[in-house]
Amino acid sequence: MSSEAAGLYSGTTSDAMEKIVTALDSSAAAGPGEPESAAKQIPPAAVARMTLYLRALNSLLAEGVERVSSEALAEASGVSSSTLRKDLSYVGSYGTRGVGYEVQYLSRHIAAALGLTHDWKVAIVGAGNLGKALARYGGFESRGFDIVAIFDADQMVIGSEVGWLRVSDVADMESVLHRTGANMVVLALPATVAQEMCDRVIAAGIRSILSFAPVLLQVPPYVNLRKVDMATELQILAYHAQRTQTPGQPVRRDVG
Amino acid sequence: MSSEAAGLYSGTTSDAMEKIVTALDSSAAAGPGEPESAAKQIPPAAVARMTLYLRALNSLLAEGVERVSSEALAEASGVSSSTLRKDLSYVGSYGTRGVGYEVQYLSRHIAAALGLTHDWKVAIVGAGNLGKALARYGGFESRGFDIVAIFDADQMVIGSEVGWLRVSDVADMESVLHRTGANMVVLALPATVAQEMCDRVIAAGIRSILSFAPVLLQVPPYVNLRKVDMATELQILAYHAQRTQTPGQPVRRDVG
DNA sequence: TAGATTGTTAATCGATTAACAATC
DNA sequence: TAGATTGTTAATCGATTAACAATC
Repeated sequence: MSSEAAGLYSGTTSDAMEKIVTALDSSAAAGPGEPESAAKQIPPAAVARMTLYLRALNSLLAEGVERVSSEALAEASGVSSSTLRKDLSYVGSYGTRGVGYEVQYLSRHIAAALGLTHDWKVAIVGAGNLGKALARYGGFESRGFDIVAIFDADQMVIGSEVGWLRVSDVADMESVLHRTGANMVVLALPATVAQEMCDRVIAAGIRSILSFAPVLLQVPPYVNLRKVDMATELQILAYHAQRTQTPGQPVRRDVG
Repeated sequence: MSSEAAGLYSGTTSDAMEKIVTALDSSAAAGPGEPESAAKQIPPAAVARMTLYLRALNSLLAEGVERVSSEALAEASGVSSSTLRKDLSYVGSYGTRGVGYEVQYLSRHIAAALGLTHDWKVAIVGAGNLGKALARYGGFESRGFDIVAIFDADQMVIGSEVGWLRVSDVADMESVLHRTGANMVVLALPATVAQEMCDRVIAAGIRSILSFAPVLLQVPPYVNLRKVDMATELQILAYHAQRTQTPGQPVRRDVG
């Protein structure tokens, strides 16, 4: 996260949620004096891996595969089968012992656990190179994220076409967010204006933000914020590269 | 992500490196029978945070601040002072008890630990929207990453200008990588061709790769691979959003 | 010397792995 | 029933936090 991966996630995990008790559940299994069952919370590292399982399952589905073992799915996702089974246990028991998992059935349950059963409406703030690239990126639509608006402050850019959309004036941001029903925002902005726009977006009612701005954003605890910083990724790579490559070493041509 | 927390880092950490012994160091401190000092390895989560410290320090430097305490630097980086001091202890003792850290001095030592004392030469494979956005992104140059080439397979795109560069034909990739001295590659490609290009880049001698392709890449253990997947980030965000927002709930207009 | 702050240790917390009983 | 594979437990491993001795 950070990893975080290295995750650099700084969102909220409501402790209050942990304490919600499902009174009906607790009667049978729990012995006297034992804590009662609480609303499950999936560990952050497991949530990140769920997206890998989902991607692998959807590939299998596209290939027409109907069943898969934890061993095979783990391999396709790049994790150990032990980790996979442990992760799946956080969302429920959707496999059959001695048999494996039904691909479509498991895929649906993971999607449900991640909150991907309905489409999310995403607005992009910033129509520079990155904002445009994101707006045109096909990977979002196919995974349940609809880009519903893109904003910029530059009069030369406002009104121009980006993919299926027209760039809106950031001055109208609040009304456009409201009209389009956006419930997530991607910040593709320079560091200098990121905090200001972040504040406005939150004031407009948005509670989930993905930021590409290379700056530490301050958000209230009830806002979910994730950050992606491409220069940071290269710096982390540099650290590992340094340990395996002699710093000045030029590219070696392999024979082959 | 990361930690990777949710870090999805799947690179290599050479165990052999751990065993390199600095014979001279060990005589004084280590008692008889104790293991001798080995080449330090910074934990992944700490490496990711180092980039935050570096960013914060460079901001302070720009403001003309000369000294900073662990408490203040931690706050500016969004971590606890305990974590900060622990992290810094992995790279050395660059503070003064009772006083704090000299900003420039600490910044230089962290940069050195991350392998950022020389510029890295980065080639981008794929001149689509994302590749172009990355090539024009100012954040790289300012942090010691020189973009030295950008490739595409589309004859309509080859030869066109992107930032300071001209798009090269991916057919000439090996010779251009060699000529420009590139030692890192960013893959900005569709999933379908990513593995193939990844293989070619590795065969050409590249050992450090940052991939934006939404697919699990297979690389040999001596290659450092990091992945950034923007749709994955939104999916993780969706999970947290689901826990705090009622799924279908529209944006609420706050009074203010 | 007294106050401040680092660097490090020990305790806590969480994540991963290995192993296996449950069960199809 | 025998073989296969899940779901879960316990053990290991690593990361974070709190506390404080060292020392400026």
